[in-house]
Amino acid sequence: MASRTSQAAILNQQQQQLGLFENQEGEGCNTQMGFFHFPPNLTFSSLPFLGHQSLKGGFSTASIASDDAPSTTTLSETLVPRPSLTPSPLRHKQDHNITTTSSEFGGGGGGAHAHLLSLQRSTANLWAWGDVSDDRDEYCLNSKRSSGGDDQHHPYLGGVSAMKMKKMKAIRRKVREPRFCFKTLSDVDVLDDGYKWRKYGQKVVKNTQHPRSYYRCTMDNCRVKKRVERLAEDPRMVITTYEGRHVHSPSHDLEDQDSRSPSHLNNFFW
DNA sequence: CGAGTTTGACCAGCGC
DNA sequence: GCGCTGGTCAAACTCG
Repeated sequence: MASRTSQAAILNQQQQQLGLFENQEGEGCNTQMGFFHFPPNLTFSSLPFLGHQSLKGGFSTASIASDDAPSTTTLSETLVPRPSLTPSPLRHKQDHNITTTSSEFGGGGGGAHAHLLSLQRSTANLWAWGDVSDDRDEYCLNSKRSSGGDDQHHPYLGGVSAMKMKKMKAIRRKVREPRFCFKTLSDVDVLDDGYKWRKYGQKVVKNTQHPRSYYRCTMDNCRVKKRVERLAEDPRMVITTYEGRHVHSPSHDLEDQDSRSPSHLNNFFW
């Protein structure tokens, strides 16, 4: 039986490997900009936000993405280092218009087949974007330099112009929790991810026939939120967006974690 | 009766 | 400035 401490240490190590949830204050680019460096031997189940809890709900396909990823990021763009990025030809009409690309995650043991999401940067993400460090601001705002005239879009942000970036920079910085979203093929809207959630709102968003639900972690002092909605183009797909980082371990993991698989991957929390 | 859900109101950001 | 939209609040309601 692995101790809680060692599990946390393993998790931290893996999060570092993955570049996940680092630099919540925007010190560094990886998280906010969605540049995750997946180790070559990464299996899909080792993603911190997709522990076994979330995989037991009977859905067959899971997908991941950073909600803070560049608006038109493709899989290859997400996985390669910054200097290699090129403007994506993809276009998004509005928030949460999603494109998918396919790739194989993981080499050994039959890596999971994943669909990486690419989400248009939302208003909330603009806030997060405003949280970036000076270096990143410099990099973002200097895109015009390398890409040409004023009308050129930032290579990361797709449709966001340099002028808009300046405006965004002028906006008072507001701390925003790191966000991740992933897509699952599921009949049920709310996936069992091991945490206890309380619904605090529901909203019908524009151009969608399915309402978006808002949940908050019920644990005291834990401010993690998640949004659940169905993909307009394919209602079978559930889009789950997590915002924030849990300050505790999964609720019902505490009850039966020792009776399950000894794998350290079974006890992720974030 | 407490915990969780529903739902209309409210607010802030953004585009025009 | 105004309208639209997404996100949140909170009172009412439901359920176990």
